[in-house]
Amino acid sequence: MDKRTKLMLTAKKLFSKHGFYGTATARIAKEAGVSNGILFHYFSTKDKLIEAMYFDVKDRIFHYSLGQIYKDATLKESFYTLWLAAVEWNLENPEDFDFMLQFENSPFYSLEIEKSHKYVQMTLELAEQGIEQGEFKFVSPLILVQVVAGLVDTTVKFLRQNEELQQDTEYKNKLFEIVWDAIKK
Amino acid sequence: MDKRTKLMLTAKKLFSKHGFYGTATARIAKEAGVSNGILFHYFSTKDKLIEAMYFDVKDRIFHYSLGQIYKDATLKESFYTLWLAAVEWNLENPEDFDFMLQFENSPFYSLEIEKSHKYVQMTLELAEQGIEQGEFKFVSPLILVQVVAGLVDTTVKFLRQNEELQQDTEYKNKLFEIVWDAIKK
DNA sequence: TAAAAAACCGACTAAACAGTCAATTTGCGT
DNA sequence: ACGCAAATTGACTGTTTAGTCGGTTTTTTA
Repeated sequence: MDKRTKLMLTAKKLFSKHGFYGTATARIAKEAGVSNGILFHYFSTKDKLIEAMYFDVKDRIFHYSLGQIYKDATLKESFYTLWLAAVEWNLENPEDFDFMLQFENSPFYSLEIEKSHKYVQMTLELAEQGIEQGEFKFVSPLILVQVVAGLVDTTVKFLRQNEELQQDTEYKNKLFEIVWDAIKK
Repeated sequence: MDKRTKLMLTAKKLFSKHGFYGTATARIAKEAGVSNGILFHYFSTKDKLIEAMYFDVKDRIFHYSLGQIYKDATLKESFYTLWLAAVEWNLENPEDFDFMLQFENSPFYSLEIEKSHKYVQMTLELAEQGIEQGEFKFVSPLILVQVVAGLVDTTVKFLRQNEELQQDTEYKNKLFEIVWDAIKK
């Protein structure tokens, strides 16, 4: 594995456990088994490292979740697939999840950063489609996207505290009804 | 104003703008117009200061929001009042809101901390009531509470980006329908 | 009003920190 | 096998940090 990747993996582990500023760059390098200097060769500052990691994490979850949607699915099926994929991906990647939440709720984060992400547009289009078809509430598509994203986070946090429900498909279907009822007309 | 309060107000301002570790204790003291030493007289460590502030912020928003509920209100009315009060309080206290989100998504936070908060029980009881009356979805009362809390956050973030909607009562009613539909059977 | 306690000060310190840099190794095209 | 650029090292630095402490002022108590 190349050192850039090693650094990002180690940083993710440490950031998610100890927070951004609770984690020294020297410690990241040490635990990654590389020299101190190489970190700043790949990432000119600590903040740049954090931002690069955020884009990487977001890229992977969006790519995975949107990839799960199949053609000719109804809107409800598409949203179910999207929601479930995101929930399960986050459950399987708790460090990514914690890192993401920390970043998005820190002063690092801004709407500009979010909008610069190529996949955001695709989810917005799904929401617009639902509104046009009269299937979703007649509100801003942006709030619908944010509601679904927020409910993914809520669901993941809940299922983490209740591990026995993580394999319970029936219960997860009930949880999806929360999401669907929230956005449907 | 006593110096303890001055410190907490200044800390809140700085933490919400620059993050926990982007804010030095010396800077808090300086901008609060008090000595460096007095900060550690009231809060033995920086972490203790952060935790004390979190309890304070939570106390005030819960006290305010739960206080808005009137007797003999229907369950829907109660939830509407609670949701609206929380949304408006957060819009009027953006520093509190940012601080809270940062804390709750940082490694400082744990469920134990949350459960130690006296008001949490009251919201859980409201949820249980709704489930027993058959008006809410038959899921864990905890997830219902977390869904409502999460949707408060989502709504506040959305209304901050769309200031023109903040006074639009009709639009806010539509946003509440999202919350209500999410939890109702 | 005296003594005890609590609030308060700000200079100080030891540790930790992000980022630098001159020197060395590695890999790759020719 | 040569030359060059990119990767890599780790010791180093100037600054910043949380937290301490001896001493002073203010408030409370009896």
